[in-house]
Amino acid sequence: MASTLEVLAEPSRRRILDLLLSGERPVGDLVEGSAMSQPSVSKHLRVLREAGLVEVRQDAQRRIYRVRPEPLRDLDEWLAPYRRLWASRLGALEQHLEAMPDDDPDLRR
Amino acid sequence: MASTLEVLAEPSRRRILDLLLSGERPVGDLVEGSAMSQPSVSKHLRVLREAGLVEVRQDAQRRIYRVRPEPLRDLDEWLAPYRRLWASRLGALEQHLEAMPDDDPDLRR
DNA sequence: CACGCATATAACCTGTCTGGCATACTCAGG
DNA sequence: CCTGAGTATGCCAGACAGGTTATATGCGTG
Repeated sequence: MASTLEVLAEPSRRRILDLLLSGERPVGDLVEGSAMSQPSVSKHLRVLREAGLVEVRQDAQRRIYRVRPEPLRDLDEWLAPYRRLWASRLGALEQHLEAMPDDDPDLRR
Repeated sequence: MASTLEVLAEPSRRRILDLLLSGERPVGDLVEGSAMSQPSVSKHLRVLREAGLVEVRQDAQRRIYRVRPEPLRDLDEWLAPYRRLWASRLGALEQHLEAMPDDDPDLRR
């Protein structure tokens, strides 16, 4: 099984998660919202499911998916030591004066 | 350029970042600490650099790398709405009683 | 200025991932 | 049962990422 970060690396999967953020949704909705073929969406859902990032509920022939945020907690914890870094760096900036070049504005997520 | 999450998906790169967490290091140290070939390390460093996750300083023929946590802040922000989810879910648990199966203990990061 | 050290880049190979299409499965209704 | 809606799976092709080895580059020193 893939690590949470590997699973989240896929933009389509983040898209699906973001769609589920507003509440549980059947697969059909996700297909519309993500502009991919239904099989692709199903495959991504499988990966997300195996990573514990979503869970399913069955409603007749529909499968309703919803977010399962627990794995993201681990990510949050991994982030913790770095969080300290960027906190302390605010202070360090003063010593650097303004000699630093602008941060790259093209950063994604 | 790759998104922060794509860059972090690589275990070797996380390893490098974690090594840099204890302070700036020349490439040689990273090669030792990560048990990979020097060219591989250099490649990963390039990716990390282009993603803004590390920065370099030159010291004679050595390049000293250090963490640049800013992109992780964006990741932290992306995480925010999900954080709310797992917070609210603590409350929801009460309604589920104890009927839920144990969470998969095999989750990675 | 020739050499050695530290690091970066090039070229190549291989495995893996993703998307698409076709097809199988499952469920409710008639 | 037979059918259709909704979803999952198998299989394939193309693209890409990571490792390795060989080689180039930059810097200080004798």
